[in-house]
Amino acid sequence: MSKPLQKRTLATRAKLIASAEKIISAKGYAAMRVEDVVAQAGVAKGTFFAHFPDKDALMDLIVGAEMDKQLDQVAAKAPPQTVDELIEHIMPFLNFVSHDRYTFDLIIRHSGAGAKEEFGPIALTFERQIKILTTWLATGPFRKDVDPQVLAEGIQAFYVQCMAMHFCSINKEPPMQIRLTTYLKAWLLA
Amino acid sequence: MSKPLQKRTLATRAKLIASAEKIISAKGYAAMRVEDVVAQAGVAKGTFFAHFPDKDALMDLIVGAEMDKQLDQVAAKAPPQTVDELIEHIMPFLNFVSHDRYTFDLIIRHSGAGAKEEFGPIALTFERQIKILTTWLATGPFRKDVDPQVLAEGIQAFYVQCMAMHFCSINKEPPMQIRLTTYLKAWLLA
Amino acid sequence: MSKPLQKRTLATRAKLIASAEKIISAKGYAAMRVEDVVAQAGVAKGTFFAHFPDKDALMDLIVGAEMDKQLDQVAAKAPPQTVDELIEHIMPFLNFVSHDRYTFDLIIRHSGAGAKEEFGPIALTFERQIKILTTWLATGPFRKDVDPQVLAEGIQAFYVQCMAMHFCSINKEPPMQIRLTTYLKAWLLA
Amino acid sequence: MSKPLQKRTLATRAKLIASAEKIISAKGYAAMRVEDVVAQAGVAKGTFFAHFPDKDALMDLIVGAEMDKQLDQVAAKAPPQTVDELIEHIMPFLNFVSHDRYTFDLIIRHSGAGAKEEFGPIALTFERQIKILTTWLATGPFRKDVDPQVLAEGIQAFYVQCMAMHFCSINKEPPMQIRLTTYLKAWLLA
DNA sequence: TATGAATGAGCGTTCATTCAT
DNA sequence: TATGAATGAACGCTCATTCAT
Repeated sequence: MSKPLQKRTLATRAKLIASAEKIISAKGYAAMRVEDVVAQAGVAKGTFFAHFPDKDALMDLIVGAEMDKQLDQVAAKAPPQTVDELIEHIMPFLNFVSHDRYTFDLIIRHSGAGAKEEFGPIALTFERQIKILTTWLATGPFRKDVDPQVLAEGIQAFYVQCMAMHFCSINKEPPMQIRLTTYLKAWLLA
Repeated sequence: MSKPLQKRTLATRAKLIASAEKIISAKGYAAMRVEDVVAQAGVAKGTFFAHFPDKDALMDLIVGAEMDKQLDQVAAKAPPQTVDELIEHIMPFLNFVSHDRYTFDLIIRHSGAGAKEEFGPIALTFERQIKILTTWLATGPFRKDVDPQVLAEGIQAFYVQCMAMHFCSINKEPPMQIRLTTYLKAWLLA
Repeated sequence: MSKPLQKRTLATRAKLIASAEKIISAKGYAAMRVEDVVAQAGVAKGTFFAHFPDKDALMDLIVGAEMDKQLDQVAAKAPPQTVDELIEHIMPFLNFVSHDRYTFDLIIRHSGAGAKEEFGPIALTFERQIKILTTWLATGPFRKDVDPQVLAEGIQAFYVQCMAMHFCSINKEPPMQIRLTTYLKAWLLA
Repeated sequence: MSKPLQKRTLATRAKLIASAEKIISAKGYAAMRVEDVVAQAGVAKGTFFAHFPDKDALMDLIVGAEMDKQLDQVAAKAPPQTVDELIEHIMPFLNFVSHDRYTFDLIIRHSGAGAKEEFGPIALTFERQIKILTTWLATGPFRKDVDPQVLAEGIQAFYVQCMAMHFCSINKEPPMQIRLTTYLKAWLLA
């Protein structure tokens, strides 16, 4: 099938990812530069691009993995029976997504709104979000006059909006969770 | 106030804006370069940066003005009596906002979610959008169980989401208008 | 003859000088910018250039005044009877001249090596240095086979050299005073 | 050591230097602009700064090389037997150093009095000057009561002083060579 | 696969000085 | 005298990406 990946290849790739993660945890996502990653990994710049089509692909990978970890927590919870509970369930995930302006922008760009042909790791988590939410909405005490998937997509639209406002110095109030509660009660309980 | 702006200052500023607009209408937003603007305006580069903190500030101004012009059209329409009519009313505005990836990104960045302390012209149009929609929603045959401003903000969340998906090569279908209709019927008629 | 200077003129000039000195004592010579000086003085930029042909002229004035103050101390001392004593006498002056790379460069540029037609305050202190040294050399126990003025000019050449090396990270050793002693003993006692 | 420089690197570097030299010989040192150098060399601007930390570093290199060429001529001469002969020997070198205000300033700045940590090419020629002069002074009929290296450093101090005065509109007389003769006779024959 | 020099194209900066009012 | 907007002319930088070896 795809490729019989060799040991050295995988090792280099792993080294690059590990180096990037090390730099990110030290200096934050926005400060990750290819230059530093390859220096840390002890390989040449060109090697980076032999493993990843571009820098974004690596960021997509790393951030997507982290988002997936967060979604594992979300998926493990019992289906919520109220809007408040629903929000409670997803807040840790939302907090990760919005913990940092750079990450937020990156995630939005890869959320399905990307120019890319392929669905990357982040885009896949957005599908996964929809799936999880759809299941919850289909089985829980929420409005039934609308396709649960549409409802789920709406939740996404609302929390993206809330996160965007969260980054606006003038719109910090009310806090994200309160604002989201207002929206989702109107959206899910109509 | 800040400064009693003098005639020459205003003239130079106007020349810069006019030059930028001329270049934009000839080559598009993304192709506007500071170098060309000052050449066209016949002023020194230093003058540009005496008037605008950076290139983005001028883009904000010009795009914001254009959005305002579009909103003038929107505001002039009679309050819509159906969701379809509402969407019909705002489509020209949405089409401008999403006519171009560069512009869309710019607008999102300045929509209030910017890192800037000050509300710029684009951010102001986002407030104006809410005001117009709020009026419509308050007077039209839409759900009354929710604060009209919250409804208006929800519309914004939905159309931003739709526009973002519009730029995604994989999510081009269904077209923006259809998708938006689905969302807004569920949101406004509940 | 020159000009019947008016009160306001003098006041503005004094304000500018005082502002510059304030800024210099707060941030150092190198950090003095015309912009800040006029802001501090509460006048417009153009006013500065109505009082001083250029920024350098003000620096020349201020630094020259300080050098003159130092030379007053030097001139007050009894004529030295040894090279060591001579150096001892002039060290405070040399320390001022070399306390700062910017000042040193400025002084060298105005020391008579300037492109200017007029002798400014700094250049005048160089003449004064020569005069003081010449008197000392003519009356003290120093070589008599060479015109005392030439000896004095030589001293200047040597201490400029010593100061220059003082600013060189690699030539910091031996310290200025020791190096100068070596030179001057060879120069003055031959 | 630092890097095993590759052929292409060296070729590009050589191209940049050659281009700069071409421009300098056509328009003079002061007229050398980075923009023109890279255009002439057919490389990108970024490449320039990958090879030289700044424009000054390239000037240092080129001027230093020229000074070295001049010193080759000086070193090739037979040790002088008189002060006049000594001055005769070094005049071509001094003429190069002082042929141009821009170059003179540059050389002084790099003569070892620079803020830089590293000795650049120009600073190295200053060391070489001392070596050549020291040899001459040790073997020729010059005063023996002073370390020849100290004598050599003194010569440097004197000719720098003479060159500086040469650039002073008021101190053009007597000409550099005469003035230097006065100093050096007193310095070397005591 | 790996290398790393080269690319690119424009941005923002600098700030003493000028000049029309 | 005073004003302050405008000037100028190049510098240094950015840094993900490409490509010949």
